[in-house]
Amino acid sequence: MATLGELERTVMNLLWECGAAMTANSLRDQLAAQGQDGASGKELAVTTVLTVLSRLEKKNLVERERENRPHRYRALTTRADHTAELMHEVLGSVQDREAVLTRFIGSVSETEAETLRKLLGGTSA
Amino acid sequence: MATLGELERTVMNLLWECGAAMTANSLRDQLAAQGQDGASGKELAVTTVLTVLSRLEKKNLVERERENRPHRYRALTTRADHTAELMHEVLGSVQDREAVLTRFIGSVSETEAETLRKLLGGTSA
DNA sequence: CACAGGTTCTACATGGTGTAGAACCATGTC
DNA sequence: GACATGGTTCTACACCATGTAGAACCTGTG
Repeated sequence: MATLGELERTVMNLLWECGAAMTANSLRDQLAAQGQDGASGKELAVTTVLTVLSRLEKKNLVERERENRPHRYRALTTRADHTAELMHEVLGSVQDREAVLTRFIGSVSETEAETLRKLLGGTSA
Repeated sequence: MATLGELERTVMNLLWECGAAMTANSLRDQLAAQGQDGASGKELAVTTVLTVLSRLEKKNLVERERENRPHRYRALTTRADHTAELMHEVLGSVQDREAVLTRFIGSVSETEAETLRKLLGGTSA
C-alpha cells in the first residue's frame, strides 16, 4: 500500500537507523551529511523535509509529538516489519502462493535458507 | 524495478492466465468480458491496449511476434516468477535480511509454513 | 488505387513525489 | 503590546508514470 519515493525512503531509513525521534532540522542535517541532498547537491530546505514528513505521517509510517515546538518525528514500525509487510503484500497479490514461494525459495541464498529453516523448525503447530 | 499500474497488471494477468500469445484485440475483448474496462465502464479502445502492451514490452514483461500482422503478445515470465522476483527485490533492498525474514515468517500461514519446510527440507548443509 | 485492419505517434488528464516560497503561529524580549 | 525568531502549514509548480485515445501511418487485398 505504501509506495515510497526516493526521498521518503531516505528519510525513513534515517528514522529507522536512529531509532529515537528526530526533529525536521536534525533530519535535514543528516540528509546533508549523507550527501543525500536531492539531485541538486545543495542542502534541502526544511520545508521540503517537513512536507515529506507530513506525507509519511499520512501514510502511517511516522508519528509526531506535537506537544513541544520543534515537533519530533518517530518511525511507527521497524524497517524489518515494514519490509516483511511489503513482502506479504506482494505475495498476497496472487492466487498461487505455493508456486510463488517455490520460486522464491529457489533463489534464496544458502545463508537465508538456513535462517528460514531455523525459524520454521520449532514453529510446527 | 517494474511497478505496474492497474491496467498493466490486469493485462499481465490475462496473459499469464491464458499462457499462450494473444493479439491486442483478443485482449481488449477479454478485458471487456471481465468488466475490467477502465473506470468508465465502456469498452477500452484498442489503441489503449496497444499502448499498454508497448509499455509492458519496454519493461521486458512481454514479447511480441512482429512477423504476421496481428502481432501476438506473450508474457516473458510466469506470474510466480515475477512475483517471487518482486519479493526478492523488496528483501534485497535492506541490510538486515535476517530480521526481515524473521518477521516475514512470523506472519505466514501454517499452510505456507508447511510448504516452505518442504521446500527447504533436504537442502541442509 | 481505395479500403480495412492493425500499429505507431502524439497528446492530454490524473495522481504521486520532490522541492520550496509565502503565509501563519507561538514565544520570548524590549 | 509590537517585534523578531524559529517552526509549521498552505500553496504551488515541475516531473514522471499511467490511463486513455485520436490522428496518422502502414500493408495486403479486391
